[in-house]
Formats: sequence, structure tokens, C-alpha cells
Amino acid sequence: MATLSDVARRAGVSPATASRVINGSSKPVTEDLRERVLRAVAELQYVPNAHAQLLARSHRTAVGVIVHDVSDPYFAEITRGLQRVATDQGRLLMICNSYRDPERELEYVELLRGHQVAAIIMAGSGYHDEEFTKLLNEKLTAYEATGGRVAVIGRHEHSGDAVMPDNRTGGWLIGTELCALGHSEIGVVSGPAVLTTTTDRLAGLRAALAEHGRSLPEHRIRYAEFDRDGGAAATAALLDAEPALTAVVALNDSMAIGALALLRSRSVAVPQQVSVTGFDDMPIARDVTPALTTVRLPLVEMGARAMALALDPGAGAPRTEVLAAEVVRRDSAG
Amino acid sequence: MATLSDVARRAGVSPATASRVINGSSKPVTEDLRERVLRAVAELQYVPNAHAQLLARSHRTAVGVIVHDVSDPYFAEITRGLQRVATDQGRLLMICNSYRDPERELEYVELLRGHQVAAIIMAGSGYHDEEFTKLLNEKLTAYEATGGRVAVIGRHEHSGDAVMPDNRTGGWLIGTELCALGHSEIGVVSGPAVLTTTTDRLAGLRAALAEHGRSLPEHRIRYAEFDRDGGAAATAALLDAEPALTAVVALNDSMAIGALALLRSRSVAVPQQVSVTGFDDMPIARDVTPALTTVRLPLVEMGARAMALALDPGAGAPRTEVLAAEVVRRDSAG
DNA sequence: TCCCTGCGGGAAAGGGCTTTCTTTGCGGTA
DNA sequence: TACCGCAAAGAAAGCCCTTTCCCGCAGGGA
Repeated sequence: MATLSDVARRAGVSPATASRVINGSSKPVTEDLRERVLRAVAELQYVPNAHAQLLARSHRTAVGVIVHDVSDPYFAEITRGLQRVATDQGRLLMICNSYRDPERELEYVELLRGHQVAAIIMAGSGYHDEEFTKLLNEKLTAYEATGGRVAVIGRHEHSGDAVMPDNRTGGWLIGTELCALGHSEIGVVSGPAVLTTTTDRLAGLRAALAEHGRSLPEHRIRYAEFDRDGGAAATAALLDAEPALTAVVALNDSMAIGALALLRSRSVAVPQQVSVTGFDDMPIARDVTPALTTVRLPLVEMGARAMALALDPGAGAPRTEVLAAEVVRRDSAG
Repeated sequence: MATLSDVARRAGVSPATASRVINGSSKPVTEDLRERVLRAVAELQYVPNAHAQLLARSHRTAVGVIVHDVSDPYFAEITRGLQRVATDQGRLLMICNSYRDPERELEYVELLRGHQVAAIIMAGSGYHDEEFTKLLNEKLTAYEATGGRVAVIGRHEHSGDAVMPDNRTGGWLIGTELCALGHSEIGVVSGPAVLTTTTDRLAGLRAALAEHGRSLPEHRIRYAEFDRDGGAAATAALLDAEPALTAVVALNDSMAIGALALLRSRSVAVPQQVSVTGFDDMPIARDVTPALTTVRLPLVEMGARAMALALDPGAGAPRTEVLAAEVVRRDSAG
């Protein structure tokens, strides 16, 4: 592996000069030397050692992102927004998948801190777990104490800059929608109960039903993983136990797609026999059949805003931006 | 930001000892000192500077991955396979999205090389572009010359270890399938013509049609981006120009989903009036309506194999593993 | 008593780069 | 001719860690 001094030696200059040429330093270098350096670089196929560079200039420039799983469309969209703003500002992103493992989230905070990132952005739900929340907050605070910036998307525990999708109102909206459509026997296909996203959405839904004089007993809720197969399994269990249901509220679109698949396999007509709704409005929601009635969250914008917050030091007071949810009416609820 | 010497000073030991404790070195350290060091680490919230570590131990351990877009399910699946093997071997992955921009691919090769990765894996299609191919090969070869390992997924230009999905046979299979179903008026919704994936799949398809005495004239092929919207647009153009078609072959599943959406919007019944097929068998293919008849590629396995090749030095001769495609019959073709 | 061995700890040499500070050499003024 | 000032190049001091090499000391055998 060729080093900078190899280049310098070959060009007959000092490493300092070579460095200046390669990095386009503001310090002027005569055309002759500049050319010799560039030739040496090409001949040796020299590529600077990124670690050495990053060590030498104590320039924090990259930004770390912790999500549950980038290949999940929900986070893919958020990441797109993050990416856009980051690229505009010439910043590199380090993306880490926690796969919803709190332990791994803690590890990644340390990893990113060790990599000297300028900011850490945590996307995804918080956990109902005091122990973990305390630990995470400690680590984030320690990071901030050394000049790092933190922004979170949709978790309320950390007291700092935050972008919050309005999950509660979203739940309320979809509940209101179903009541307006005349449903009273409503079941819920829910994500894990430890996630704050889940409980927020449930709380909104519950409030809407209460306003219409309906209740949501615990036995009409099934908890499972926040993915397609979880949705299918929860729907199956729910229908077996509660055959009278006329509507199934899935707490995200992936689960809703699982619900649709299960209902199709049992030849239950949607929405004629049972209505199904989702949450998030991922791109695929319009392509399943029937097209999914769901709650839209401005995912890309959430990402963009979070990155903007993270990169702008701010005045000191923590900022919170709440982004509104809205119902998207398609064909799966009637 | 606390440094190792801060820790050492606070614990009253030398940096060497502190380092040994923190990294669990094989060299023994008395219980007393070990404890003092650990206490200092906790008190100072010390996190080692990753760049300094990576520089000091000239240990290449991370692996770089260049894909078109991880949030595209095709690459998401491949990445899952890569990830699995990498994790098993305790390796970190650096994932880079080229967004199908050749320029960016070249940049990322340099970036990864600069980051001292142990191996680079390139997934996704090659380009029909001699200039670019030559440049890329030069960069990869230079990287290999310094001890780096390279494995590619599905591109034939680089002479090294490779995992190859059998795109040509896949195209042949789907063509044969449609002929068997009695179709003779077949149109193609294709990805960009510069991608080798596209031309391989087309070639197989063409061969199958030829075997059944049918041809595939150029005006029955529409080229567009390899995504949903590209698929919808190409299908619209194709149907307008060739109203007699009874089958549309999309060259990947995303495009097929776009085709389905467009046909639905025009109230064309699938498969009664027009059959549609996809390619790749992404997870969502079974959840659209009608469920997609497509060609399955073992995406996760492709990733796993590629990582295995990359991490195993091999005997010297380049290895190529071809992974077979198979038809998955669902409801969109009849 | 002396020497050797072995173990725990520290000093110091990198690892490859950036950047400040210093030096050198030149043209121009008094 | 002597001196000043400036521009361009080089020397060297870090950046923060790991790891080799060396040293001192205690214990055991001769």
C-alpha cells in the first residue's frame, strides 16, 4: 500500500507539499511541483489512508444514523430524507441497523462516538424499558458533552432536538374513520407492546373509539412483530378468537399486508366482510389489492428535518417538530 | 473528548497498561490495576478513538459493499445474505449505495480502499460501457495488488471471484413458460439497456421465443428505469403502440408491479386479458394482486456465497459460482 | 549467597497523515 | 551593497492508539 511519503519521495518533494497538492490546500504550490506530485499519485495508484486523515484532522464530518432496519420501507423512506440533506451539506452517512435490539443500539452509539461522527440520529420507536432508556440517555448525554449533536425521530425519552410523527393523532384519525364507516367491532393487529410507537397509536385509537361510545378491550388486540408475517399471525389469532369483527386495524402497513394475505387465504372478502387499515403509507400500500386505506406519515420529510436539526447547533433550548398524520382513503376499508 | 492517556493518568498507570486492560490483551494485568483502569474508563465515559485504533493495528477487518440501493428489495435480500456471513465471522460491513451511477461506483471503490477494508463486494448489474469497465477494473486490480479481496455478484467483466445469477436461463424459462401457456404476442418492459442484467435476461427470453418459432422485434421492447414507475410508464407506452399484446414480461418485479398498477388503472384484467410476469421473486411478489408469476433468484444465498468467496483467499484461480433461476407460478400469467 | 527465570509494568517506536512553524531564496528598495 | 519582505518549500510536532522491547523485581534452585 503506497503511502504519502512514497508519493513525496517519487515526486522529489516533502510530504507536506504532497499533502497540500492532494488536498487542494489553500497554500500555493508551484505548477511544476504540483504536476510532479499528481503524476506520482497516478503512477502509484495512491489512495490516502482514511483513518490517518481522520485522525490527523480532528474534523468531525460524518453523521451516524441508527435505525431498526434500512431495508424496511418505513426506514428506507426516512433514510432517503436524511441522505438528501446530508448530501447537500457534503456529509457522509454511517447507517447502522439495530434490528430492534436495544443492546445493539447502545453498542452503536459507542461505535459511532468512537468514529468521531459530528452527530447521531436515532430513528424508530422508543422502548418502554426504564433501565434501557436511562442507559441510552446517559450515553447520548456523554456524547453531547464532548460536542456531539443528537437528534431523534419519534422517541420521547431523550430531552433534545426531536422530530415527532403524530402517532397518537394518527391512531385517532383512523379510529374516527372506521367509526364513521359504521364499524363497531374493531380488532387491532399491533406491533410489540414495548415500543412507544405502538402504545401511542393505540392510545389515539382508543380515544377515538371512546368518543363514539365504543371500547377497545385487551382481548381484541394481538401483539406481534412489526412485519408481514407478524401481521398475518396476529390476524389469524384475532379472527379465531373474535369471529364477529368487521374491521382490523393494523398498526403499520407491513402488518396490514400480512393481514390482507391471511384474509385472502381464508377467502374473506376485503372490505365487504372485513375492513383492513394500515399505518405509515409506505409506497407499496397503493399496489396491494385492495389498495390500503392507511395513515400517511411524511417519512421523507421527517428524515430531512431531523438531519437539519442535527446539523444546526441551535440556540440551546431543545427543539421539537411535530409532523402531522393524515388519513389516506383507498379501497381496503368500507 | 477523553483520551487513553487521560484514563491512564487517572488510574495511575501507563497508557500501555490501560490499553491492555481495555482491549482484553493476552498479557496479564494484576487485578488491582485492571480495576483502577476500568473505574477510570467509567468515570471519564471513555470511548476509544476508532480511527486511531484502526491506524495503530493495521488490521484490515471491515468489508465494503457497493450496491445500487439497499432499500430496493432486490439488494436488501442480497445484503441480508452478506450480512449473515459477515456477522458470523465478526466482520463489520460498510454499505454504499451507488444509485446506479457508475461515477459513484468508482468513487466508492476508492473510498473503501482508503478505509482499509479487507474486501470489496460489488453487487448489481454491470454496464455496457467499455470506458467505465476498464476504469473500474483498473481500480479493483490496484486494490487487489495491495492485498485486498474482491468478489462481484452478477457482473462478468471483472476477472475474479464471482457469484452469477443465471439471468439468461431465467429469461429462457419465463419465455418458455409463456409459450407453453399459448402466448405469441409478447411485449417486454425492460430495464435500462446499458445494464448487463437487462441484456442477459432479454437474450434468454429471445432464445426461448425463437425455439417456438416466435421473434421479439425491438418495437415490442420498452426500456425504462428498473423501478415501479419505470414499469408503469413502459407498460403504458407498450400497450399504446402494440394493442394486440397478450403478455407483458417485466424484467424485474418492481417493474411488474408498476405494470399491474397501470393495467388496473386501465381496467385491463390480469391475466384474463393480459398476462404479466416479473423477475427476482422479491418478497412482495406474493402480496400483490394477482400474485406475481416470476422467476426466482436465490438472493440471500447469492449474498452469502459472495461474502464467503470474498473472505476465503482461495487457491489463486478465479472462482465463479452460478446460481440457478426457477419459475414461480402464481396468478398473474395464464 | 548467587544466579537464573519469569512475570508484571513501562518506555518508546511506530501507523500515515495534517498543519504550524521555520527556513530558504529571491526581487526590490534605500 | 546591504537590507527588508515576501512567497514557496521543508522540518517537525502532533492526532490517539497498539505493541514490541526492555527493565526491575521476586521467587526458586544450586
